[in-house]
Amino acid sequence: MSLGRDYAGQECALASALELIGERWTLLLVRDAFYGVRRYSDFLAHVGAPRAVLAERLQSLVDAGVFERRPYQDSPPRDEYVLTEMGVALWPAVYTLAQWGERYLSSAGPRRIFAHVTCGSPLDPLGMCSSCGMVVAPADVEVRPGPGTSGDGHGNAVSQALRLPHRLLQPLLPPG
Amino acid sequence: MSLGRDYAGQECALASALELIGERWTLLLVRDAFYGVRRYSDFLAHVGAPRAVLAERLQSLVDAGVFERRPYQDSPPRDEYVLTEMGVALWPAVYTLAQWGERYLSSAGPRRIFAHVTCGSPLDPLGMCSSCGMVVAPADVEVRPGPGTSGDGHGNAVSQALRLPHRLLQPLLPPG
DNA sequence: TCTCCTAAGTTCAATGAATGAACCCACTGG
DNA sequence: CCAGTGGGTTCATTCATTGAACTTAGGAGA
Repeated sequence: MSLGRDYAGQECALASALELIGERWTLLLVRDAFYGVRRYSDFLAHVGAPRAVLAERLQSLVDAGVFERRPYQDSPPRDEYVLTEMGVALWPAVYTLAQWGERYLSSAGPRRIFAHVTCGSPLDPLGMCSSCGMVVAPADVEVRPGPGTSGDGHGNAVSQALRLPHRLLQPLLPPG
Repeated sequence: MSLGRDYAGQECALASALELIGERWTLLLVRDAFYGVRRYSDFLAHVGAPRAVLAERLQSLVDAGVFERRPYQDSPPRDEYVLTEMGVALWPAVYTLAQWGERYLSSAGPRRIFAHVTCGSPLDPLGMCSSCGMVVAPADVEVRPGPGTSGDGHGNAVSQALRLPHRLLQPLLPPG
């Protein structure tokens, strides 16, 4: 508490938010959760954080109510980490920040394309459907790789699964 | 480069963005810049980062093109840090993240209220004017303290000036 | 001229967090 | 019985952050 962890006396909602999700790796975990990643080993493979940091961040996010930890099989007992409503509400922040990165930091065109799944139209930089004109909930968004994808990222199975077009929040792997 | 600074091989716009503005204190500097803070000593007084970190972060942001450093007086020579177009484009990300913090982490009501300056209506959680229905540029947004403001924050002049209603991006102090 | 003041930094020892490799443990399929 | 898998923990090393002290450069007042 005393050093490096909080933004004391800021009286600011942004500072509160950053105390929770502003630490290194944390927002990448949230991003992957939108992409359908749910298991420790999959986060480990795709995000690339050290194991100790990953465990500590997931625990913090569960404690804060951003993730829920729940069993997905009994034997052997295994848990998965799923975004809560509070976590899903981070979508506009995650999306607009990613779009800023695409716009100002990506030289080879967009790396991922987000579209409204019911009409197929791409989302605008604020996350609204460019033809419906409405805000699109993350569950109705489809991601697919864009022209900026060079194809030589991590070679593991999780990264490959993430390169296939799919809906946000849908689990990467079929249950079991 | 090797440790702790980059997110190697992520091939992701969000990771690129976080390499730039995801370090501790950085997004609070951007927030203060929207609020009209421009000078080293004012950032120091309001953000509360150590001097060395503040200098290093401002330099990084200038190098990246988020801030522009420019003189505001000749004698003695003094510079100020102002958001570029690239920096102003962070507004949706900053705003939506702050709104998420207000919604889920602020118990005593909103700490700051944002309104469309031309019609007086408050902004919705995505930054659109609730009566015009249009996206509002930060230069057309007015901030004022909300009911969640406890009043006992930092006692310095910068914090007090920031508690007065004012337009975003307008300098805190009159030039000179 | 001498001295104090302000803005904007730099330097540095101490502290705390991140890293990655190795280890651990419960369970399970062969 | 034994190797493999998922989900961690432990630990020495490296790196970043902190806060206090110091620096630099130009005014402003006496």
